[in-house]
Amino acid sequence: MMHAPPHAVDADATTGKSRDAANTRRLLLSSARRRFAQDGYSATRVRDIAADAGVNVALINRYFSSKEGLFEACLAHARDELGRSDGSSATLDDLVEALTRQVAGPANGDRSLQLLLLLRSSGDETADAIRLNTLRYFADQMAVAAGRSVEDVSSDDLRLRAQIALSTMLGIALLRASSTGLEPLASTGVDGLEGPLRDVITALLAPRL
Amino acid sequence: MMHAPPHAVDADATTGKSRDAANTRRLLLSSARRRFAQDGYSATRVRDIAADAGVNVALINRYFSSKEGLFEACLAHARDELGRSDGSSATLDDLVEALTRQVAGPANGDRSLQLLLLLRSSGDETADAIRLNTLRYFADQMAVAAGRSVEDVSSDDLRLRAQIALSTMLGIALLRASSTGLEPLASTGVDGLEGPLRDVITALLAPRL
Amino acid sequence: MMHAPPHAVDADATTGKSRDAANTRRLLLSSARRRFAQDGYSATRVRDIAADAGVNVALINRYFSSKEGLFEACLAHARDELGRSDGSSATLDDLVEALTRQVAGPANGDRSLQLLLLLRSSGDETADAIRLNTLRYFADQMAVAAGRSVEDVSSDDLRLRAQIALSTMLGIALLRASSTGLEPLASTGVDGLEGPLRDVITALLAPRL
Amino acid sequence: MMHAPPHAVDADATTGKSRDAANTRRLLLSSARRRFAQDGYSATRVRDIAADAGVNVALINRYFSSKEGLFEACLAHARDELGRSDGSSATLDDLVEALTRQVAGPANGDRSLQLLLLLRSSGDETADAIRLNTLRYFADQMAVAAGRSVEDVSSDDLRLRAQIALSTMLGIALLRASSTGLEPLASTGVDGLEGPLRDVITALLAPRL
DNA sequence: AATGAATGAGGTTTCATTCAT
DNA sequence: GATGAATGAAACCTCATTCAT
Repeated sequence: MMHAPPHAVDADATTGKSRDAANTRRLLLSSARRRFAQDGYSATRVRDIAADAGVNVALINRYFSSKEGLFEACLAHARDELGRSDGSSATLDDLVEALTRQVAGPANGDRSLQLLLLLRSSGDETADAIRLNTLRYFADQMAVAAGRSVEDVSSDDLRLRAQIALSTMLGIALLRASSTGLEPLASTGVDGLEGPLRDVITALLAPRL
Repeated sequence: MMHAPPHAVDADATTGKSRDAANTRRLLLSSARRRFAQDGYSATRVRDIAADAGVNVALINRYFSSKEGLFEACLAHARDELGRSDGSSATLDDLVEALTRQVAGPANGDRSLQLLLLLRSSGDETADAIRLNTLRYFADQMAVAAGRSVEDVSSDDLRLRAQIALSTMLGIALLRASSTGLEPLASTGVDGLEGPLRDVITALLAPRL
Repeated sequence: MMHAPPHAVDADATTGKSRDAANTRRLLLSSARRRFAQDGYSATRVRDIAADAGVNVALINRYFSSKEGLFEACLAHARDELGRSDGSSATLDDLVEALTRQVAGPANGDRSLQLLLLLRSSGDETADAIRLNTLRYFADQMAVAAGRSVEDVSSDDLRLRAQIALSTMLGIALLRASSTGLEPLASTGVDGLEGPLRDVITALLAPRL
Repeated sequence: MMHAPPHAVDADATTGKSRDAANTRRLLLSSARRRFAQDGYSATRVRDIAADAGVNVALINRYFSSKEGLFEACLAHARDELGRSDGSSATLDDLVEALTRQVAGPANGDRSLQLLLLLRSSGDETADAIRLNTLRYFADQMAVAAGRSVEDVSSDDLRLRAQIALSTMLGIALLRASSTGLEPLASTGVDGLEGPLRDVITALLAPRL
């Protein structure tokens, strides 16, 4: 890998998107996601986010306008990530496996944080709207992925059951979070969780005979 | 001169304006419980708690030393309330009914708040210890109330399953909270919730044949 | 000694001056003197004064109108005590002995506190006027007690020297105070102090040959 | 582009408005020293210190962590200044002249404040330790500067006498302070004070024949 | 007369944000 | 583009004082 060329500045000026700038944005988003997810919106200090990212605090306002803006960006990111992940699972077993990885999988460093983010509120309406939409969409997707037909999903009863399944996932993510650390739940891996989770998902979403 | 009539406390409690210290304490605890549960620790302002209770802000420090102290008192209260509620349920059906009321029951004004409180952290170690103990104890009690023997409970596998059941309860309480309001989950009553919840609890805690 | 008669309340009403009230006043003055002298005006909390005296805080306002009023009363008391003490000393040796007792004497519990009070300011003009008058008067009295004629005292040079002698006394009282505790000065008794003090007083106030 | 000229700091120091952190720190220290020395620790409001320095209040916490931290910094500064000043005086006359300037000298704006600071306590142990050490060290230095041998100084008797001499200095500084203003002491200049002070120092510290 | 509950002003500190460099 | 100094609003808390009992 080469060093950055001496003209880096000029190059950036031409492309319009500085590589450093984009990278800084990404670094900030990443630390913010973790902080917001683990500590909640108001307990998180922008200085800590910047320190985690190794950049100057003022850049948060430059790139995201405000703490609130950064939070919204995190939520939007989570929405996109979660929307992309599940489409493929066709059987109920696939779904269970995917969800289990979501809360306890390897490199869960970022996976379960996306879930936690959906539980954090800043009080701002725009942000809350994103949250609510994502939650609702994600629950519906779970029903679909469980093999239920699209018509089924539009029924309030199935919606309710899917949302309860989602509740289980979120509750688990929360109780596993560092500040809580409820044992044995907190340190159980994918293997230990998959069984009970299949029981729950099946009980809630499997088509009745 | 006669003593104050026995109903004096009740009378004061309704008017909300009194010089009864015990009553003031109770009013503060009540407003604090709601605020902390709904908004989280750091997003809650002591001024708002005092305003809700209709008393002066300084009384929070007088009776609870600090915002932290008030939070701890709320947590201790929740622990006591939750510890007292379940002992009686002997069958799995009884447990399901009790838990359903806990998250959606009539006069749930205070019931589900107790659950939410267990998810709020102030960062203080003492408070977090209370939280953790209560969560663990509450999960164990669920297993016992589900008809599992005490020996069973001491196994890590059953503990894990009980904690997952607890996760479901907590997740539901969170998604029903005002700031989230996920429909149809948010406005489904006891009748609608009892069925799905029975499925989950049974799947997790019922003795296998 | 007898118990208080059952009519104590009536008796108080007739005399107009309740024995308890006068006593309470005295208790408050005593604790206030110590606190104000040792910690200064603004670092002293009225609650601590009341606690030391074993009475309710509100009585400070009842008997002295305000914290400021209580402070003024302490100063007035100090002025009267200090004004009464010296008249008798006719020789320079008598003066030295009296002053030494003032800063380090037995039962100095209250003696040196009177001196310290003269160094504490509340920022209020009335109180500061009392302080200033007392300091000036006390310094003049030292010159008189040192055997200097009244005409001498009215000269600014002798006044200055007397005030410097007073400075020495006050400085010693301050450095001996509990919060400072400079050794060996803090724990030297009357015997150890008398010699050096005589040297200072003589050097400053003895008539020149 | 050239470096900032060497006088930049001085220029900023005079205008008082700059973005130079070191200068701001210095401005705060200077105003704090004056306020703490004249009014005492608890009567001093951080807002006033900041206003005197012409900077925002929050900078006190930025640069000194807390009001306490600022006070400690003032004390440390006083210790260093006082430790540096005396070494040169070899004769008793030199000492007297130095001390006189200390309490009444020209540009005494800052000199006598250092002395007063040593009498102010915040109740914090760290700060009190600095105070006590400085007082003790300063008294010992006076004895040395008076021409007494180092072995002499280690005797408790000489220590005591030096501390009494220090008491005189401190007492004078206090009585000259603005809030007291005892005349003629308060407005006597170097010329008027030098004589009496020489008498006191000589009487206390001159080697006996 | 005395108590303790209640109040409001004001103090220190934190924190997101803006401004120069 | 990036830095760190500076700002102002607002939060928690303390404390002297007043009010009912």
